[in-house]
Amino acid sequence: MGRSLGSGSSRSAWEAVYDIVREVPRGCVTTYGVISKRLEGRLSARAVGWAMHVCPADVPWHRVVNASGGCSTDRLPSARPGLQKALLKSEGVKFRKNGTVDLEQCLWKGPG
DNA sequence: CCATTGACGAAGA
DNA sequence: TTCTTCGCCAATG
Repeated sequence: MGRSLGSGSSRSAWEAVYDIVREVPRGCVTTYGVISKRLEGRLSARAVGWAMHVCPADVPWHRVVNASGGCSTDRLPSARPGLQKALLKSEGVKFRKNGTVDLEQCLWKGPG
């Protein structure tokens, strides 16, 4: 199906990123660094973040936070402040007093 | 081809 | 504990 991105060469490596994010269950979150490690270093955390800003609509981008559990999208002018946090809260994700996600509780450790 | 930027991460001061 | 610096990969001008 139409997965044409124009770049042609070996598709976008981000597809692997999207696949991982799509596997994150509701009420859990993951981080850019974790995704990068899942890709065996094929993409750095920075590249993962880059991929996320061009991710399709079927990707639960709100379940991806930074290593500190902070919602990086809050600093995006194109994103609504507090939107990601609201979505995560709606899914049952716990937040700490400082406003960051409780990774100890909600960080998705993968299928295994 | 070179310089800059970006939804990051870890280490050092 | 907070702020700064470097490294990382990909995209854009």
